[in-house]
Amino acid sequence: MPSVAISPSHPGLVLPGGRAADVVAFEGAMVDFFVDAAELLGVPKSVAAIYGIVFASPVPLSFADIGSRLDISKGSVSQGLRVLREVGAVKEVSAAADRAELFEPDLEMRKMVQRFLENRLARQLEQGGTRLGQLAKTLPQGRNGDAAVLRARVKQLQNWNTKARALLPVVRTFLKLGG
Amino acid sequence: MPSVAISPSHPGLVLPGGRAADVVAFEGAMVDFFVDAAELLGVPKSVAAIYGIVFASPVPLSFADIGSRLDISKGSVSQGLRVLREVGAVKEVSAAADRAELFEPDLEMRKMVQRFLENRLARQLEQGGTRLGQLAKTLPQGRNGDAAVLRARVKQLQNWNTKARALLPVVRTFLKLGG
DNA sequence: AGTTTACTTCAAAATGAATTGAACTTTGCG
DNA sequence: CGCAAAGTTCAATTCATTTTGAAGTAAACT
Repeated sequence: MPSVAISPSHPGLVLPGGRAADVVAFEGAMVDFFVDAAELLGVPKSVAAIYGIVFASPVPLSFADIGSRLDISKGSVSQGLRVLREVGAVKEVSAAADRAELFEPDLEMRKMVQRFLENRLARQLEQGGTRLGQLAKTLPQGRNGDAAVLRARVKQLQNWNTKARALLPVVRTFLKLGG
Repeated sequence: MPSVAISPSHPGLVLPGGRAADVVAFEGAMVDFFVDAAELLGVPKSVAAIYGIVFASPVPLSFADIGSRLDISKGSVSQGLRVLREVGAVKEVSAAADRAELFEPDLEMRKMVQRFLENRLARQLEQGGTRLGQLAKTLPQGRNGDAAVLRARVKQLQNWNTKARALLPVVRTFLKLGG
């Protein structure tokens, strides 16, 4: 069972104006895939589900399409799409001769991944470094053993921070390979 | 202000049986550092705070010490310590001639990081790969363009999965360098 | 202008995760 | 044995985040 309900259909039938059962199954599996992945990154389910359903469609989907294929409210569709647009995960394609906007996945995933890398990891590492600098200044003074222990610990954290920062460029390079 | 309350003290004073103000400040900064980092990894605040307070102490701390330095309940201390022991973040040192157990940070952080890497990333990537295999089987059949588009998309996801898996050994190697 | 369609906003409700605290277990001591 | 200290457990509560839905805005059609 998909972890986000997708609208019910009758197995083996092509629904009036609708999709075949195997298509629905495929959509469900895709939604699940993204919902799972998103959990790891702390992205809300509904957002991941929307991306999944858009990704699972060979043709751009309208706002209404998304709302009906997933069982989520209009409000959630609206907010989810906003987030996805902001991070460049989906893009709007102008609907030829129609008032409704259509959405399709932005397949340049490299950009998304890179943005995530920069915004979350790089940023966190950087401000971690700053914080550690401050921590070092706060170190209780003293020539006794206790003070030395604490200095060593702060030093260790700084080493880790440095190591992690050094890893980032490696990851970036990796991403560029074989797009 | 530290993001987790630490027990109040009077600035500039050494408290009866207590710690100097600068020590308290250092503790607060350390707690904050770990609470921040933990947020990124989805670890509960109280757990991170406990680790922080233990890490900020040059000497092993007792259960009671932890409870009084942070303002959290006995229940949380107990559960937090359990988690930290399970992942090998703190270890119990036998208190010479006393009934209370004492805790100190396990400074072999490499192990912790590695465990995290294996349990969360490696595992997720692996099961992602499996899921993608299933997804590929669910692909709606057809010789038309739509089917081709979907096949290409699943393929793209598989490429990403492969790429990410390939990155893991690189990261592992990196961790081993310069302990 | 008035109506419909398409979407957005945001306060309130639902969900889910972390925290508490009271009851319980265990171990040491007189 | 009985009491006290140290810790654990878990149901109930609190807190944060996500989701809903009803009211509102904007553009297109008639």
